[in-house]
Amino acid sequence: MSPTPQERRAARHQAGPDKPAVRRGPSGGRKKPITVDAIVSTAFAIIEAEGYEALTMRRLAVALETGPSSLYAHVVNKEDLDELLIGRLCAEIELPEPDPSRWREQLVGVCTRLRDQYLRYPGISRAALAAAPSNLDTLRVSEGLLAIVLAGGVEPQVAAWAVDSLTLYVNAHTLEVSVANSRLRRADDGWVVSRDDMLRRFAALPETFPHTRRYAAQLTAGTTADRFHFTINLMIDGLPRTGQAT
Amino acid sequence: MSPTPQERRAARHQAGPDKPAVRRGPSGGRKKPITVDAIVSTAFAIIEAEGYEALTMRRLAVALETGPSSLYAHVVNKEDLDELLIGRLCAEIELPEPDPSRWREQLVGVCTRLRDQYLRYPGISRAALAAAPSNLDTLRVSEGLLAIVLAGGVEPQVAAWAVDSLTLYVNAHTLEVSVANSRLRRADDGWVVSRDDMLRRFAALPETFPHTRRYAAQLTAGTTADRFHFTINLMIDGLPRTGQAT
DNA sequence: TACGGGAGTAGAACGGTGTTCGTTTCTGCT
DNA sequence: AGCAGAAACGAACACCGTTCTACTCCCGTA
Repeated sequence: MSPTPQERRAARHQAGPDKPAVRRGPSGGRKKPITVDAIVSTAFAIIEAEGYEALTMRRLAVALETGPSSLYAHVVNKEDLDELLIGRLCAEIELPEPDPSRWREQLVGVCTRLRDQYLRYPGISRAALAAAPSNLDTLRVSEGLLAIVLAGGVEPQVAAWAVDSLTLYVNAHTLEVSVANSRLRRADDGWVVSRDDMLRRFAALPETFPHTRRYAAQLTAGTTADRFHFTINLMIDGLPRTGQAT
Repeated sequence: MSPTPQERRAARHQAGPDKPAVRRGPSGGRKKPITVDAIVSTAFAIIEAEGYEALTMRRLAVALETGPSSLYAHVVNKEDLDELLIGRLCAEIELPEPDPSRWREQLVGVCTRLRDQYLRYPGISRAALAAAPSNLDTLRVSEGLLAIVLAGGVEPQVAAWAVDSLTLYVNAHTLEVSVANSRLRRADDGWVVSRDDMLRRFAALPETFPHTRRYAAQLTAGTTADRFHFTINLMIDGLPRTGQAT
């Protein structure tokens, strides 16, 4: 029996490398045979150019010069494709060797790399949030983060939960940024865009919003990167450490 | 000129109460006239019973015993409906009078109420994440949170960003829980369900995952509520305070 | 009192989505 | 050479959000 996409998907959550899948079928006539790798690559190209919203099975099929049904020989469904995407995305994250004296910056570094990868492919966080946490590639990143936090002298239980919280926040942050960017891109309505608009809007609020009016400057201050690092450091600084590291 | 849905939507981001919209048209023959309020109410009923994924314009129209097009006289589009939903959801959140001596528990309390509201309507966080932050009802909750944090003696700039981080985390957390629940509900594949399954799976990991294997117990420990309070407290405890409050 | 305009309702349809069915086409092996 | 079987594909299904257009009924005005 041949490896159906279903079996391949199940295997992706287990151990063991997947065999290179010998080529068969009428692919010799094609310029480029349809493989899972080719599907994922062109999917990434579409997302990078037009955003995750533009990634449909039909659009993907057109890019591969075939019909939509041809994809389902390699991919179970779109949810499976999403999983493949975030899998490859996580696979490209390089993890440092944990250094107890530099665990904070190492942690921030990995989170930042993760964020950059997510932002490079706008909207893909949506797929990441829906993905199962048992994927081997995502698990690899979690393992790396866990190693760093543990090296920092954080109690295992706290470290385990903290890693989850951090990754969840990175996902949510990138999703919010992507959504905001896409809303900004299609400036359909007279929507809020610039910081001045935001400030003026806050200032025009009724007196039921005293603090929002008073601190409008602070509420609208900072770039998304500033807010990202603020929150990441907020969570890291809150970690109680039993160990010796700085 | 009459208030079209577009105007009503724009007004929702400004000040001033909306007029009760006198009834006209052939609605006298209907048992229940179609109003924005009725639409939102039945939408919530659908979400509560079948989840946000089941909320479609057609499904909503059927529940209201009408056609899909009839809804568009009261709602601009589905995005607008989403905004109305999270608006009402936030409107039902009661905010305490800030008490500097109890600001931590007040903060946790509001976040927990917010979480409970989100979880009551599974998947609605997806709409909340996409919603514009300038909605008056969501702004009201932010104002309340900001007041509490400021009362706790936190520097305005830190408080402003912290409120954003907290609300974003609540959204992300509830979305993750909802997704996990729905995946658990439709146990299609041999998917991970129980904690024992998770433990066994982690134990079966290759030696490339030493920490994940070693601390599988910690990684799978705790309920979602435990993890929620852990992260919320993590962020709150990280807040540097200049003031005098506890 | 008669009437016309307009708001509310609704059916049908358009373009799009993910997915499946049945068939065709080609390959590697016997 | 012939065949089993895998890959590719065109057409179709069910569903989505949304729009077009016609219709119905109320109300203010003449």
